[in-house]
Order: sequence, then structure tokens, then C-alpha cells
Amino acid sequence: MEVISKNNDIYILDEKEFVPKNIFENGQAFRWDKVNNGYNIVAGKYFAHVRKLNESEVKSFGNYKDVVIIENGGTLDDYESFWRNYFDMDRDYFKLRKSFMEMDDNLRKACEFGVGLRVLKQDLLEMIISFIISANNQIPRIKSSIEKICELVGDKIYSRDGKDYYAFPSLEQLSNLTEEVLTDYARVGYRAKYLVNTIKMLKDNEVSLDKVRLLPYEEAHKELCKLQGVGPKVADCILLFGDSRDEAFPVDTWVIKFMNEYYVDNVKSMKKIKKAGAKIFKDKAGLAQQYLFFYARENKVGVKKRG
DNA sequence: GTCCAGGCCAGAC
DNA sequence: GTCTGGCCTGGA
Repeated sequence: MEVISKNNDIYILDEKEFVPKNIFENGQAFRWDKVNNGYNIVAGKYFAHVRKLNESEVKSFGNYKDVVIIENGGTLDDYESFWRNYFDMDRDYFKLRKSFMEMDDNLRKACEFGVGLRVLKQDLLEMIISFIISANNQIPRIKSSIEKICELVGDKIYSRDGKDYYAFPSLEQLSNLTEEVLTDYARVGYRAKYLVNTIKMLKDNEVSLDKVRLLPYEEAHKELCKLQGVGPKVADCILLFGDSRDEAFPVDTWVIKFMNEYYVDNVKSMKKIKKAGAKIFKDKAGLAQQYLFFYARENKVGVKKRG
């Protein structure tokens, strides 16, 4: 793998373990729009268009195949200070998949299918707000609600493809949101009061994110669950995607489906499924979950066929 | 019109 | 601690 930059674009050369679709369309991120063959994304203070170069474009890069471009991503300094961490580039995903594939046949299938998937390292506050909205909700609506919140109180950072893009708001900016505007404009429904309360609790330091970052996993999980609208599943998503806790194993309906299909027999309790996940996948449970989740959802594992 | 989706909360036991 | 019912919204 090699990284270069020119004209404010960043190129990641010769990296097979980077497939934009598998990264963004896996329920871990919401700030993306599929445009042409790539993704317009907002990450941190950056707007970028991320895609793999096609065959003719790749020719100008010598013998390299698998070239990813982060258009408008900036210079090598921007890569080092932000993108490298955001895309979790210091983890060897080939090696990770290899070790998973040796564990069992289900994980093998999932890891063969999910080549190029990566677990993003996103902002903790953004994950808290985003996953509160995600509860009992669908991705297009979650994306839309978050986008509207960013429009309302976030800073505009870029325009492209006829659309303005806004950074995710700071805690200070979020505290300007009212239950009314969250309901009527952002359309978050009954989650509006959870968001307002959570933002207040964070602002008043009733729950400290600095403290959460320092606590061991179990205690960090418990601490996050003090926030309104944050239950076990949401807390695990927050920890996995917003605080690099590889052992966090979010259990949602898809995880219940594939765990019952592959690993347990007729277990419906989320708590028991989470225990089973921890026992089987140990300190890498969240990473295994991402491959299995992607495989299960794309292939509708455990969904009864009609007709 | 009915159903339900990538859960949480409150109340009951 | 475990289980149940209700829940905004919008697309099928």
C-alpha cells in the first residue's frame, strides 16, 4: 500500500482491502451520498468524493491495480492527520480476515464476501447522536434526519453535485436544537426528546466523553446507557464505531438472524446473543460482527423466503 | 387501510 | 433481571 497526493486529491495505491460500497453501505456511517460510481462523504471537517479508479484511469498509475481516490481529501498532511485514522489504515485487514476465516466456515464465507470492508473510526459525539436516531428506524430516514440536523446547526463546508454539505455540529451547536425543530424539520419522531436530553446531559457533563474514552469496555458501555435513547445495542454501535472498541458486539435484528442461523439455537434474547458473540469472537467480536452483518444483510440470511 | 423497520423506555412481574 | 406493549415516520 502506498499513498500519494496531487491536486488536493489523495490516492491509495495497491490496497485491495478498501471497497467503498462495503465500507459505507454497512450501517456504520450515515454521512454519504452515492453519486455516479462513488460516494460523496462528510467526515470530520472534510468533504470528499471517494471511489475506486476504473481500468483506464488506473493505467496512469503504472502496474498498480486497486487504486482508491479520496477526491478533495487534501494533502499528505491531511491523510496523516485525519484519513489514515478515519479509514483505520493501520489495521491489516487481510491478516484480520485470514485469522477469521480459519475460525469457522460461516466467518470464512462472510470474510470472503466482505473483502474491502473496513471499520471506520468516527467521532464519538456524532456516533451518539446518529445511533440514537437509528433506533427502530431505517437507513434512508436516519441519513435524512442527520443531514437536516447538520443543515440546521452545522457549518457549511462544501458544495457539489447541486448540494450543500455541512459538518457534523459541535456539542455547543447541537445544544441550540429544540424538540420542536427536531420533530417538525428533522423528523426524528419520539427520539427528539431523547436527543435534547442527551445533548443536555453531555453539555452538563453528567456523562463525560473524556471519561468514557478512558473506561474499560463494560463500564464505558454502562456509562453511555445513562444517556436518554441509548440502550445496549446503540451503546455498542457508539463504542465500536466511535471509540475503536473492537470487542463491542451490537445485537440488532440482523445479528439475531445470523447468530441463530449459524451459532446458536433459537435464542431471541439480545443479551444472551451478545454473550454468545463475546464467547465465540472474544476481543474481536465487533469486527467479526461487521463481516457477518454485511454478509447476512446482503444475502438475506435467516429471512424466510415467500411463496 | 395494514404492517413494520438495523430498539428504547416505562411499567409489571 | 426479564418480559411486554407502545412508539414517530414513511415506504411497501
